[in-house]
Amino acid sequence: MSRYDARSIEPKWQKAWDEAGSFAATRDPSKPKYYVLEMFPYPSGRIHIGHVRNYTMGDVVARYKKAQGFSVLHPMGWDAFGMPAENAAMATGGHPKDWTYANISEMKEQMKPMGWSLDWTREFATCDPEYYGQQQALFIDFLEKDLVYRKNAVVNWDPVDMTVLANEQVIDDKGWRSGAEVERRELTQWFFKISDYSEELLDALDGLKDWPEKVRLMQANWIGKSRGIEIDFDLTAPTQGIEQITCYSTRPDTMHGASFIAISPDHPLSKALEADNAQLAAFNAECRKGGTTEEALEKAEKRGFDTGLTVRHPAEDRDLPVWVGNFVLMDYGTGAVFGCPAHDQRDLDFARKYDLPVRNAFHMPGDETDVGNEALVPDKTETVVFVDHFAGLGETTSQDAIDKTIDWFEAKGKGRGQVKYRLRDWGLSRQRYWGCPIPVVHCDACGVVPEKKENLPVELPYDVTFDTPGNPLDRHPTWRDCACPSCGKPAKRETDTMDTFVDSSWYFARFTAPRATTPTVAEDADYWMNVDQYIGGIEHAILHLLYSRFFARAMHICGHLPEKSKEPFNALFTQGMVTHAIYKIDERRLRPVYGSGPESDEKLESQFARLRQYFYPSQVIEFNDGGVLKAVHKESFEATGRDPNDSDNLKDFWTRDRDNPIEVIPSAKMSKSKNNVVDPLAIIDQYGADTARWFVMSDSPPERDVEWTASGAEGASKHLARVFRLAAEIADGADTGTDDEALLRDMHKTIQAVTDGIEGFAFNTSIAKLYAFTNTLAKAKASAETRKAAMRVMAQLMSPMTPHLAEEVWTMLGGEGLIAEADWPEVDPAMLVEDSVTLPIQVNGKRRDEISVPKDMDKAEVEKLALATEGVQRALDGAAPKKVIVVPGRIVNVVA
RNA sequence: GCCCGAGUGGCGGAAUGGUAGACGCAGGGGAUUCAAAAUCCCCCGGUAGCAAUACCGUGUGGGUUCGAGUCCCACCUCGGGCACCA
Repeated sequence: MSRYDARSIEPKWQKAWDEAGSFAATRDPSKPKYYVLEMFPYPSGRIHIGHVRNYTMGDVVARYKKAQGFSVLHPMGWDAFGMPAENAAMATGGHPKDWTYANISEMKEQMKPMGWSLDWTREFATCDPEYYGQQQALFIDFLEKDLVYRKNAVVNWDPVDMTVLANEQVIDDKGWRSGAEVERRELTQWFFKISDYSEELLDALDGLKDWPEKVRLMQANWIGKSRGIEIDFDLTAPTQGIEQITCYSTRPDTMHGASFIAISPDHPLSKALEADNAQLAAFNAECRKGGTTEEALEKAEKRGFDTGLTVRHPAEDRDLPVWVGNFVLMDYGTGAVFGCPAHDQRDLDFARKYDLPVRNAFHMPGDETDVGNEALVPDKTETVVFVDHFAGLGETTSQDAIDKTIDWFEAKGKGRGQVKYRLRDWGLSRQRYWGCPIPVVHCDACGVVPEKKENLPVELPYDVTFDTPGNPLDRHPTWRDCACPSCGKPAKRETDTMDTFVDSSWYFARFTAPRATTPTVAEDADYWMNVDQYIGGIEHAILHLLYSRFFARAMHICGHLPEKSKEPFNALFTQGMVTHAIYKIDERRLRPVYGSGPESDEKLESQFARLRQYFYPSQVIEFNDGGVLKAVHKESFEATGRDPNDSDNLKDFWTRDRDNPIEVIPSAKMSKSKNNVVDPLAIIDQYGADTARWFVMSDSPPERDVEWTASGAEGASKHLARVFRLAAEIADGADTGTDDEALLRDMHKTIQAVTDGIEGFAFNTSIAKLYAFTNTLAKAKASAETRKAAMRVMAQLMSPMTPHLAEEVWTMLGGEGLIAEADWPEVDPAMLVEDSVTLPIQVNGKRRDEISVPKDMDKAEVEKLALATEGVQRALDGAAPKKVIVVPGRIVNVVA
């Protein structure tokens, strides 16, 4: 009998599928279509276990839907623009384009052996000029439809490297290479008008029934609709021509508790006052330091500056001081808020710090204690008692009070009810080389002019260098200088490129007609769109998906997508992440390095340290030091010739060697930049693709994060070998008994369970059922024919997960044609019906016994049998039951 | 700091409000073998007990219910996102 040999089986069947063209998507009007898409990868050059998990899930769905008779589209491409290519160029002197395409071909080589049912004929990379040229065409269409505009926005500015930094390049408010404190600087940038669609994007979430609830919730919170009010506060002494400060508030019901006004450092009034107030100017400059992330802003210490100005309370007879506060954002609301310390913890901390008054606007019923150092912030639906409310409110909820207060202000003409959204317009300008050039030209005479479509793509020049920080396009005169498309006079190209989120916001549409000379083709988009099942990481729950939803609408407006595609993803599944420990140099140990040597050496050393602070798992030896995981650099340790199995040697080395104390951070998101990416190729080499596929699908529920461990692959491999042996034995075996019905019943239950598992994205439970069925089949006392039929069904049920082995087994058992082309087995519902059922008997909710009864036995009869059981008698100990609950077919509970 | 999610044996995990721990991994015992690998069989949450069985047990503390891993409230820990990582 031959043994299971994945190495010979897998290439054979991959070739067979290729030759049969099994996975080429074709528009077939006679069949329903199914478009399954996994988020395309960034071409890092190595596939990691997260890819294997993601693409295997998609493949299971694709193969299953094909078996169900759908015409399936299952494409693959590359999200190929982005910073890592430029970083690599800077580090090694290569070119981002060469680096990227080399990575793509390497990664594709690694993906092919997985046997995923991908239509490779549709492959593209977002850095292909054919792709980004069409993206530029979209941009021009958007410009025409007024969906794009320019305005100023802040960026992270590194004052030493004289360059814009990405948020991830800002570490503790400092530039990652220079170590200089980052400043916020304004630049003119391009924006998509996504905020015009806030209401629509929010409303449409309700229609996305097959999206995870949590993703819809996250998006709704991100869009952040709020009803509030703009209230005008008159300055008691107008200054610099400014008479009023307009505050936006979602809590006007707390106006009685207002004790100060806080304006943003960038508020027009604050800026105006800077001229005559050096201290304020210095304060504002200080506020403008640090990163631009919301997190950095929120976590920064709350600081204020008293302008000395006051405003009139619009509803009460008193004045409020005007402060500049670093926590007030200019781009949300009006850049000014009123502070109500009693009912907002941040305002309270601020008030205590600067000794401002704290006044309760309301109390909880029956408790008139004034606020101390903890703000009183009950749920808006809770009833509270208002204090001296100017609109005469007494005991009511904040929810109700907000509405009534807004009405009051509107009636008095002192405020305007407003609906606002947190969602901001999407800034797409990036001051970087490796991205899609924004196809516009700046002309002294004509202003900003879109490039002509016939001149697209505006292609990236190849002759650039990365030896100086900043955007090489900016320093490239022959590329930058051009003729104005409108008047023909000398002009300059836009040197900013697009955010890579733009690339990934329409690739799903491009897959329907990847070679077209327009962004999409109507017939193809009509047939293939929408994506029926989209699968990807939860980390994309907000931005990528929201941007794509906006883009689909914008493309519809420009005639590139049908109406039905305004929501492009019918169903979404977010897989959990595969996590793995990170190995990084213990930063505490690095500090002394900065302090030694001359200035230039110090900087060099710190840059060097920042660049190589993460190690790959294969580069380290991990050990346990009194419960703390640590690691040392493998190569350096091995050079000492000491025994790595003796942990004392490792501890000693860890402590002594300056370069090698490595911290282990368990269970972190796998990330290219952190080098904690697990290499699945080893498993494939050793056991084959089917084992890797089976293992990642059986390991844990797909939506949950999973910590990668190597153990388990062995078990998966053993099981597949067992299935192979069983198939071989059944193929030439004889009858083992006559109980065909029992086997067939179990077979149908298995079909049902496996199908349910796939439909419900609970692949691990499908696999558990297949394990169980393997046991059943191995032990079944049935006729040879029935065992063969059952084995063929098992091959079919396994085929989405382990397609190569399934084909092999299918062939052994005389299955017709390719299993990849076979129909999914059907369940006979009659075979699922059981005539008798085992009922657990509980006393006070604790299981005491069980009975086996006919399925439809009536309640009274069941009750009698249950009470008579030994376990119940013992538990009751002669007492009479108070009540008996019989749930037919489920359980009996006796209340004693 | 704000928003979202997750916590069940040694491990991955299963469980329409109805027998907690299916299925797998690891471990233990046995069979087979000259021996090993491979394979097959049995055991496997904790405590007590020869056993039958009893008690405890799904991050912590409360609550709803005949019955809670599941629903509600509060908290703890971990993970994701926070608009220039992709």
